[in-house]
Amino acid sequence: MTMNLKQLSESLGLSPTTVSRALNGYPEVSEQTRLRVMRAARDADYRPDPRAKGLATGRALAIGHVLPTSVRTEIVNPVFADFLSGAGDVYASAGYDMILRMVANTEEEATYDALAKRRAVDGVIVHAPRVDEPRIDQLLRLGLPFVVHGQCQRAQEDYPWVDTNNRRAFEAATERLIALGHHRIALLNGDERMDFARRRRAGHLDALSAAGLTQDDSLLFNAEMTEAYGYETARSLLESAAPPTAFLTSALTTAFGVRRAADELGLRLGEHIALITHDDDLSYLSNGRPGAPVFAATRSSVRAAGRLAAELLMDIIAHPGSAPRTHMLEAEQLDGPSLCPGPHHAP
Amino acid sequence: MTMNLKQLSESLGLSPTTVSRALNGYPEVSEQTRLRVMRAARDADYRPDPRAKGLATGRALAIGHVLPTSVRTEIVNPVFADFLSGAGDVYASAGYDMILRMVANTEEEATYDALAKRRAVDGVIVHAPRVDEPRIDQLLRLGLPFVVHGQCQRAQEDYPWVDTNNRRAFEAATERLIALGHHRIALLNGDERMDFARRRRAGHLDALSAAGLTQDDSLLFNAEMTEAYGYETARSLLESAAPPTAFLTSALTTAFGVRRAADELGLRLGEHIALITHDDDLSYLSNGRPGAPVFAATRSSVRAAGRLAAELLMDIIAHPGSAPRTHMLEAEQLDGPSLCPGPHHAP
DNA sequence: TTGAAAGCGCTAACAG
DNA sequence: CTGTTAGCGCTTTCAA
Repeated sequence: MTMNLKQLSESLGLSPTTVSRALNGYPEVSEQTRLRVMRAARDADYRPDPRAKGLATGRALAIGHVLPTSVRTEIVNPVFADFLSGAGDVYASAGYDMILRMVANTEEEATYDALAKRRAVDGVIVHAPRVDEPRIDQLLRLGLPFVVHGQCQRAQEDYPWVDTNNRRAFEAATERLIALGHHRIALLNGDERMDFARRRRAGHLDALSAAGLTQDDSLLFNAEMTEAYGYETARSLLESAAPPTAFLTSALTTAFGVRRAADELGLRLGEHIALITHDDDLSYLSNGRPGAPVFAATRSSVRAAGRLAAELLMDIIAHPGSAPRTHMLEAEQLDGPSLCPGPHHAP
Repeated sequence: MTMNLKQLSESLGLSPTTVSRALNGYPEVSEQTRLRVMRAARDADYRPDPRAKGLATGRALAIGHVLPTSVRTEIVNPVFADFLSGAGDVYASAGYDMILRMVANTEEEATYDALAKRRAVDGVIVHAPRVDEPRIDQLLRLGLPFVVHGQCQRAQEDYPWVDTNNRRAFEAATERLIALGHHRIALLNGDERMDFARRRRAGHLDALSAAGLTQDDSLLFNAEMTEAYGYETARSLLESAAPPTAFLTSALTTAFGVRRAADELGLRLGEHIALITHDDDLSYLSNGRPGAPVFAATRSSVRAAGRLAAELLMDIIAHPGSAPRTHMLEAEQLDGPSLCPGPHHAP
């Protein structure tokens, strides 16, 4: 039904080899022949069979993303989705496919083994690294090219990664809250088994001590970023004897929970409570007042991270053996609506 | 590096042919031989090369999901993510890969052509069908097996689809609001170029006329489901001369917007305003009161839809030519917290 | 019940 | 610069 290389070459009176070389940009083909071949290929709408190509070359022309059940909730995370979206664009323009595998937690290791063994993919992106991330050693051992979205606790030069500067973003956010007069700031952090959450906490604490503020451990929380987490934590804090005047958190859902708690207690955001989030649609949280900028990993910057990671991976695949490169992206400073004119009437 | 069929067969003293047959369940292999082969394959951790298999059989062992830029925001939609998650499980256990392609709008048609021509996938899932969905005719013409997630305006028996009963869900939700005493209900619908939004509107209007209520066109809205859409619409409605006593909408983000508008006007949900949503984490919206159930396409039911669609597709691939089958899923009726004790003090 | 041989569509030595 | 020859790893006639 569809034209193959042999038929194309016959129609041109050339050998399949020559046509293949012309199409793949080999230098030993005369410019005239190449042009003739390219034209014919375009006219016939010829498309090489990726399987045959893969069989012959050993390459898969595909990048894998493995999602074990434990981080399956990640898939509904807009950060994850935007990252994929950015990476997908790069794959598409490089002629690679993106393959997603949903696996049980117990099968994750075997999946990487299988992907590497059968060369089902040319490389993988590792998502949601934990503090001590075993997949990195596995992938290094397998020799399967990879890029990690996020860092973990090991020498930074050991492996390629792309990350947002979480430490700095939370440090800067805390500095801003302090500058606005807040002394008691609650941190509603993510699950601290994840490395990014550790870094965020570190940034927050750094800013506190730099300002000479004592850190109150009873204001530090970490859990999966649900709405209920934000609501319950904020509610109980706000009703306690020594409530915070500001909340620092990252996910929109959790921020919503904080907002709901404040609403129910008759507090208005921007009057009694301040929020800083790394999400970008800040209008959700404000009372529409103009004011202080917030720091954000916006949707577009997350897409950029996805693009960067994909490009880095393509590069690793094209030039194997080179020293691991890394990319640290600084969170954008957004001039969103004010979330915090400062602590008035702290209850 | 990794064992192939030839090596495996040599180690068994058999021909590749026999080993292939044994592994693929051909009946003409003696049970004894089959057992021996299976054991050896398991011991050696033999895995057939999917590319070679694909080349030889013409099958790809992969299912495609094409995401044109126009529905790229879909990817951050939890419904989309949960659907993929459910489908991915089925693919995995059937030995299929899931391929995601991000393409420009102008390339969508060509992408399906290419996928079909080169048999890069054995089938595709069509997402976010529009009212008049051109992809269906294209895919029928190409002979590429597919399942649509959602319906469109054409004979239901013409093509295979899996959908949630949006019409009935919104009809039931409206019935409930009416039973609670609401007469003026605002519908904040999705983009009505999408078929599901049309069906939701129809269900809503059916319930209104069945109750003998006059429909007020000024209470019918449709747009992309953003928070700002919910906020601005609700805000202006609530400040108008004849405000609604209830809002009916579907996406959490839009519902949040409605909530924010109500908050800013000093209205409390559950006292003056009712919301029904098809999202499942209803605690977001309530004031924590017990009460009326709401109708919902929960995250788990969306995953079930994904599974169903994938199974249907595998079935179509296995038995080509059979009449298109369809699945209508009823939205679950959840006993969530009350969103609407009824219309008091409507301003 | 098993095996030999041909081929899926492409690339990659090796010649010329 | 171009063509010939072998495969890549698997399935599938066709014979035995």
